[in-house]
Amino acid sequence: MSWRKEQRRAERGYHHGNLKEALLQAALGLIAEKGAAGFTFADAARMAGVSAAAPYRHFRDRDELLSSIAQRGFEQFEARLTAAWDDGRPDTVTAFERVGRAYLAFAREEPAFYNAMFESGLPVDANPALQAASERAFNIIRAAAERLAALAPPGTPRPPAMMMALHIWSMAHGVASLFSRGDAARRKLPMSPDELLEAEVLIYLRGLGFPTDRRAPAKGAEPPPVPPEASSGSSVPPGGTPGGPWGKPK
Amino acid sequence: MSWRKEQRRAERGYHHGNLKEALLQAALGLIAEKGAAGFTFADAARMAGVSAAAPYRHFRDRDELLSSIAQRGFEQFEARLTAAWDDGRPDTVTAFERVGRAYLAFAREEPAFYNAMFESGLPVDANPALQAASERAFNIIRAAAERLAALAPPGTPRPPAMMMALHIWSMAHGVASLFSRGDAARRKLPMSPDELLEAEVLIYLRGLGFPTDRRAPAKGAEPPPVPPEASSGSSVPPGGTPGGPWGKPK
DNA sequence: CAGCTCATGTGAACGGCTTTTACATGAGCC
DNA sequence: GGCTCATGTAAAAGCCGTTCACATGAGCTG
Repeated sequence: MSWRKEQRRAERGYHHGNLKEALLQAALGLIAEKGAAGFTFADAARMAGVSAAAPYRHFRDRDELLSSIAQRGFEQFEARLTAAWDDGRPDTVTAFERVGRAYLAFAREEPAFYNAMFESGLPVDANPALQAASERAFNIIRAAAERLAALAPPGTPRPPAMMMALHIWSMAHGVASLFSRGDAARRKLPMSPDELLEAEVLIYLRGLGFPTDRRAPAKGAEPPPVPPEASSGSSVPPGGTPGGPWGKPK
Repeated sequence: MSWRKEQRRAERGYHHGNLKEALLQAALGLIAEKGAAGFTFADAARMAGVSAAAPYRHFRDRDELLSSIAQRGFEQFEARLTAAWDDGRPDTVTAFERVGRAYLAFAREEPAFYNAMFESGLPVDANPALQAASERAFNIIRAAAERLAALAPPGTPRPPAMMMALHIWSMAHGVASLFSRGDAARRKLPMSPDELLEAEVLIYLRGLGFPTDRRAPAKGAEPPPVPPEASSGSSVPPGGTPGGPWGKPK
């Protein structure tokens, strides 16, 4: 169609042909490298081989570029959480923890997105599209929490799923912010961020009365797998799961 | 001594007399208002009634001003956590939760400090003094966790205090970051951030096997969210603490 | 009190960034 | 071939951070 120029040489031709995308990519690289604060509109333009004014044909201002990136970030985030959740397979608790790990993995592997989404100081709820995207991502956690809440052992009060979701989110976000990125990640920890979060979530779920020793429901649909041994009364038998949900601190 | 000029009129006289402090205060106000990213060295100078170059007599550059503020922030943070912990009085669990609330209160009441400390993108561990201050603040949580861990009921494996401290920190930080500040605070929640964190911590402690029914706060200082009828024995009796550590969602 | 000195503040200047404006280019369409 | 409009450019205004030579005056020294 119209890309021939661009395919021959990226910076040739008066018209770039794909500038918007090029700017987004450039910005992504710059943010990963220097943080959203250090990222410069002019730098992105330069990197795309275009004058400093050109980006204004595609973004109202610097903030809109940042918002676009955050938006994409939330979409990818949602996709990854969705994949991790995998509709609760093979069992709800396992899938739930996979979601937690996916949260950390995203923060670690997509620092630019994460930065734009959570650390750029963008007024998220000033932008409806952005807020909606953020909401959709959170809804994955919410849905998972809902499924988990439904598993509450008989006799145990069923916790509000919304509350659980907010709790889990705050744990994942706290661990990611404090230990899983940037300089703070260098803080010497007794365990990896992943292990830290996993233990945290397991202990929390135990506190809600959920059985947290993983078992393998080969193919059964979820509902039944309430443990066969839950007869002893307390769902948190003293000394059960010897060593607790945390591994031996190496 | 030398303040006479300054006392007569803040901006009179060739020499300000107290510029460093004035700049810190100005910056604090600006950061509270526009965030660390929006804060401008020149603006602070203007606000102090001084030329744009003057601040360089007191701070190597803009980042050093920011670091100074973060440093002070960590010190005040430590002081507030220390006061909240109050050496574990009247009982460890109560004091522990007071620390959690103090964390949120600090984030809410000192947005400028919080911003400089956690959201400014400062390379915390590039600055030894800053890192040390941050460490000291964390040590309050660590010490509290230590005391809590020592309370592990007999028969229960004693959790590593360091892990507990990191967990609690991540919860408090997650809640503060996501729900207790700025725009995100507007997200409609089923409960206040304080209640959210309190429930989260209580559930977590329950998951560790701790008894979490508060015992009598001397004289109604504490609104006991859990009615005093939970005494059946197991720390997590099935159906015990009816309603769980969370209040009824209003 | 005279005079010296040094910390502290000023003004001007440099380069960089953001954003706007008037103008240039050329891709797609008749 | 010629029009038109999206897309790019250059130039300029205004702001910032930072540096440098220079100004001021507070406090010491004699």
